[in-house]
Amino acid sequence: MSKQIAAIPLFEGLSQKHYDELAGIAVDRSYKRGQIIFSEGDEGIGLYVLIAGKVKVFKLSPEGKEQILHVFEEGEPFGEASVFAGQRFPAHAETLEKSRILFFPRAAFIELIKRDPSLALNMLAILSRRLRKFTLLVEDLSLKEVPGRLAAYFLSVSEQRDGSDDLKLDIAKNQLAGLLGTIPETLSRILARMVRQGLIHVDGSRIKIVDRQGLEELAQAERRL
Amino acid sequence: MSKQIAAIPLFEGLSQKHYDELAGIAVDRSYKRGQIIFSEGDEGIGLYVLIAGKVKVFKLSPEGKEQILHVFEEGEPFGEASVFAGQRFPAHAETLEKSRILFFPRAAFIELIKRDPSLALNMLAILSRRLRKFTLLVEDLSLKEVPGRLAAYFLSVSEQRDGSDDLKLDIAKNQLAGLLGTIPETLSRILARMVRQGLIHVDGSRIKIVDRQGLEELAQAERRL
DNA sequence: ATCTCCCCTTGACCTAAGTCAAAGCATATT
DNA sequence: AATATGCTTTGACTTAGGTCAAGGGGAGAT
Repeated sequence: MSKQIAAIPLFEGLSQKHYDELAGIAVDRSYKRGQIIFSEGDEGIGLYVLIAGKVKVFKLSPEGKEQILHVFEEGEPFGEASVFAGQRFPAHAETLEKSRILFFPRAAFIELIKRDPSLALNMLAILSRRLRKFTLLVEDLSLKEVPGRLAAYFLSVSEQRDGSDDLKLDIAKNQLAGLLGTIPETLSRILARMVRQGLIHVDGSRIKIVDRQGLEELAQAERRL
Repeated sequence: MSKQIAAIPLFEGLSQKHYDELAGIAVDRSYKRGQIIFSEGDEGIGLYVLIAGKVKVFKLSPEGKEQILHVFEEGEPFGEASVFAGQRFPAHAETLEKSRILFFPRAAFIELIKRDPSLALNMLAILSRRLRKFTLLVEDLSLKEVPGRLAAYFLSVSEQRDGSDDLKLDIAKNQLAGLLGTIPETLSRILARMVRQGLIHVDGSRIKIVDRQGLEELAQAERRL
């Protein structure tokens, strides 16, 4: 297991001794698609690291509308906040596909941080980046309309793929709606509109960026579609 | 200056030696109301701690609409994220009133964290709590309507004041609008509506909670006002 | 091959909340 | 005291996007 652990960015730069320690305290769990990992309000008893698969962390309104806060991919830790603040989970976590997850109990993990400053700094960097992502999400929700959010999403996915114009959505469109703070119907309409305007081309979950500059303008300001 | 430093929660539990070191690297700055501390896109060269006054951190849309991410009060650190993630500031910071701020340059601060695990853990706890706050903000923006956000705001202020029903807003209403992701006109209308419904009583910046349960229902779900 | 369960799309409708404009207040400054 | 500047409220109007309802397709299961 210590091999998987060494591959996790959070643990980069640690000594072999610490890898072994981590391997000693880690609990290895497997989940199939659609399983709940934790729910809002649960006690935060440790840190999770996703080894394989995909996990969404989300809020639910009483009416059932879902706002996804983050979709985690391989190698990413989650549930950290409640480890350090000693609070309950502020959101739900559920697998989007078959996943494998390592769980590190709180106390042992904190001990390790106390002893290894590079682990502390890694953790600080990760939390900082996450904070920054949330900042962007808040900006999107508050200052952009749905087309702008969608355009921004496409551009950011494209960037992750080294600027390719051919994108494959790795989450279903109804999940994407939840990530953008809207509902599937609206997303569907806006996709159709973007196609009509010649901004993108859509074929199922394949998206092709046709007019990158148009998308950029849309993502940037409140320009009308 | 080491006296002020000892009073900062972030530095709780440090040794006298570390207080002195911090005092050694800190830069003491004074600002009057309305001054920019940093702008979005600036290089994050250090950590700020607010000693006195009030600072808002906010995003601006191209049209000039403002979304406040956080209003910082005495003793709170800000601008930390860019210290650890080595990124630019994702938002603007401006004083809401005359303020005094200590600035800790990045490198020296990181050195100190490496040497003192309790500082690292304090920092982790603060970032975690901030992350949690952002989670609530996202939830509000995405899953609640403005009346619900406002009700939630009143309840949270009341909680901070040990559950008192008599609140004094410590920010102007137009700022509050920015914090709730809306505009002053809308806020004004909703306040009037809440008064009409007998939920609260308003006198300038004094708010009196009349029907706490009504506010709680409003804050909770999407109930109609 | 057909069934079935989702996922996705489209249409008609409605409402929360933003825009624009104007006027009333309050606080601080000279 | 007078003036200016920024905060707050109200009114009339517009619109993004949510709700409800009804179909259409694709992938795995039997």
